[in-house]
Amino acid sequence: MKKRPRSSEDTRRRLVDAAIRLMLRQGYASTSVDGICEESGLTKGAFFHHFANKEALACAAVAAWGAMGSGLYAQAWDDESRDPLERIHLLLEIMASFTESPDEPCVCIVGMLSQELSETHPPIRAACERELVHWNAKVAGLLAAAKARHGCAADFDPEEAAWFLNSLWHGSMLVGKTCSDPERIRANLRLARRFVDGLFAAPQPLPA
Amino acid sequence: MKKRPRSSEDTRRRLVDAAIRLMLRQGYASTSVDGICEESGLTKGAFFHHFANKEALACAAVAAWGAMGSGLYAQAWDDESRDPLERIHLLLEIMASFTESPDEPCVCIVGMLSQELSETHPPIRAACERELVHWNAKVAGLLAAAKARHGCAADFDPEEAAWFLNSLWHGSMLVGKTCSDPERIRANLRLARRFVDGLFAAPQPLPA
Amino acid sequence: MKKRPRSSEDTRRRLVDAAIRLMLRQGYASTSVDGICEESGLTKGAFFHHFANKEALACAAVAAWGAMGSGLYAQAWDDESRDPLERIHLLLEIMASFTESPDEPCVCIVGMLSQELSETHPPIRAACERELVHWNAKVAGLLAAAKARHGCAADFDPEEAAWFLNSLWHGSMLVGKTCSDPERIRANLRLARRFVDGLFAAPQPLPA
Amino acid sequence: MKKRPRSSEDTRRRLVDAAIRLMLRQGYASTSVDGICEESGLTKGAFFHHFANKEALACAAVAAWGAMGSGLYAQAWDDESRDPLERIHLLLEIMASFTESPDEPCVCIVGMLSQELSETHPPIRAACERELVHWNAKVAGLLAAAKARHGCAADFDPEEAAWFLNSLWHGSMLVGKTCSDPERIRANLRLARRFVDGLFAAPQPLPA
DNA sequence: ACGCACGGGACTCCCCGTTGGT
DNA sequence: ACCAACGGGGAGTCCCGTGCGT
Repeated sequence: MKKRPRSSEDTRRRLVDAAIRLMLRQGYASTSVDGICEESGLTKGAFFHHFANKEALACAAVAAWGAMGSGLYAQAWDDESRDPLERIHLLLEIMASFTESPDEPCVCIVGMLSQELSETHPPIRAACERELVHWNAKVAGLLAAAKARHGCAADFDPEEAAWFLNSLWHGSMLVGKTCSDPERIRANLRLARRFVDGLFAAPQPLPA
Repeated sequence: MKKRPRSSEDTRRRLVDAAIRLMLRQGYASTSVDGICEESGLTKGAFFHHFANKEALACAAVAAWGAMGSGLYAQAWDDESRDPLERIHLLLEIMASFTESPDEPCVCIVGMLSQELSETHPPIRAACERELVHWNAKVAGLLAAAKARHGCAADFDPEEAAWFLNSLWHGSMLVGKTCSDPERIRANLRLARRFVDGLFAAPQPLPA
Repeated sequence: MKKRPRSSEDTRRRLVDAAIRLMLRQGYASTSVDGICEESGLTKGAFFHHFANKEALACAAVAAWGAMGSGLYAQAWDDESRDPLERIHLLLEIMASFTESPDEPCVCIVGMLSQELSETHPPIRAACERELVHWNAKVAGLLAAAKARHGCAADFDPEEAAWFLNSLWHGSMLVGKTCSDPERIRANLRLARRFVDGLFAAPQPLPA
Repeated sequence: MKKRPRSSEDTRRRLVDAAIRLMLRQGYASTSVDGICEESGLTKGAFFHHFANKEALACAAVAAWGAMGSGLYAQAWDDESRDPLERIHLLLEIMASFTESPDEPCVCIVGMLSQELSETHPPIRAACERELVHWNAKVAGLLAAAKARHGCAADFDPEEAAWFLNSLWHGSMLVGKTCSDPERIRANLRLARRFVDGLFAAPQPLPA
């Protein structure tokens, strides 16, 4: 905190943030290192000091994105005092809230990068898989807890159901983006709620 | 049309096929025109004779992909003599069959390109949207027919339900690829069948 | 005149005209054969039927330009019934009239192509030289006749003086184009008249 | 600034010099960036580090050419201790001296580039115009001073007369190049001297 | 920790000219 | 006389990564 307050950590984060911003729009291949440096106000010297190459930055971006998501989902994921089914509902609402930003579409770096790079950049694919698996474990936990609490209509595997929601979520963002219509995401999430409620013995009524 | 004219149409198709093959693996930006020419055994002269630019080829590739899909789905979509709900089941089975190819993963050009390019290449985004909309209309038609025939458990909009399945399908391919596990796609499709059956008055039992 | 009125000669001319139009704007190297074909509504097949290559077309364009110029200058050059000095004045007025076209600048294919290609395309340079020499001989003839008729203030070589005017003319078009100001060409032509008049014993007064 | 930095400024200059050399011969469009890099012994990496594109380099080349010219004309332009008419004579002699180089023709980048690019590359046209205007202002200054000192035979506008000489100069180089005859330039300059002298009250006699 | 100059290698696009056929 | 399909070869641009220097 002397005279160089732009600590190493801060620089790293600025590069990651710039990369996320650009890659969400343009994808990985079309996002140049030069562009990231410009967007972040730094130079390539700084870039290659902090990251071995562009691929390493992308991995860091995926991890940072996951950490940020965990923060946003924390209420639903970690508040063990509430009914797990309610927490699933809350989760779906949080997801729906991501579609409300008027200026920029609802997109996810994990979907972007894994779609583009799964077969060519194994480290990035692995980073994306980690995030998917983490999200899935959290949701599977909620589903298992809800199953324990409420019983189920017909038996189901919480993990499989979580993958179902996970896939639906990423597919919804893809469709929402392709059709330039975030409402389609929200409609999907309403049907997802119906799907979830249908899993359990005493389904909740649909929201008005 | 004797021997010399490699018939233009044929050349076009070879370029499109090569592009699909490469872009499914590497995405759009990382697929070079040189690569497409090499893969198709043609030259850049031929390429730029048939397509104004790479973007135009991608649009053509998306359209060709849709046409091919329509062929594969034809049994489920167009055989009006059968029960619409059965045809939906058949549709899901056809989709599941795409995951069986041992060597190459189950992926879709529409998902690849729209994910990567929706915000930067409007013509490609539009081409992808057209395919999504077409698929959706077909499935929505089936759902509406099934609803008319079987009645529904709780009311639902066939179009919305179709978008739900559409999104799930593309998300499933994304997740299947990211986790290198096609089984995840099949599991999702089984749950999709359960979701569909739950929409109607007299749900079919789950397959063994 | 049967059913194919687009005779060979006509096609040639359309190609030459298109080439002139485009090269006046873009120069030689930036004018593509494809562009010429598009501009003329023909195809490359026609092009290479009539011309061995782009260079040959440029030579033809230079010659066509010269022929057109001779037509425009005819009054001043060939009407032997009038005073040669008057005919020089008329020549300068004809030249000035080229600057009046409101939409397109006053430019000359000979200047364009010889400037760009003199050192790299000998046949084109030679074609341009022919046109310059022809123009010069005509003007030198007028100057010699005027000298014979009016006597001269101080002796001068009509050929040299013609080259002076020739150079001034091409330089004026260059400057007029560079400064986007055709008035500069007209001002130069007024001074040229003054220069010419000063050569002879009884100088004409400047025009009002 | 010790040993490694080939000092950026030096590299820039080498690129500019190479560009001038090549463009004087081949024009702009036919001069490739690869060619410039080869001629200068640098790589395209260096090129695009220093210049945004070829156009920017051409602008820099025009400016550098102007600066070089100012140096060569300095004696005539800036030595205020001598008679302005003498300085004009000196100017014409300096210009004539440019034709003496045995190996390469007397050409000017400003004329080359503005001729070829005026209508398609506005920034280059503007750069050329700047140089023309600068040259003209200098010469107009000399003419005005001479007018003040010597009086004039018939009134004239120094600026217009300067444009006359300017145009004649560029046209002379064009003609000299087209006819492969530098003597024609020198002859024009002799007549230009006669023209200039004729403007003033007490004309100098022609040089032997 | 970071900045600048640079190397070398693509990438997209396009261009000139030919060939086989109408 | 004319045309469509194509070959082969760069054009300009830009990008990732390195190395020197502070």
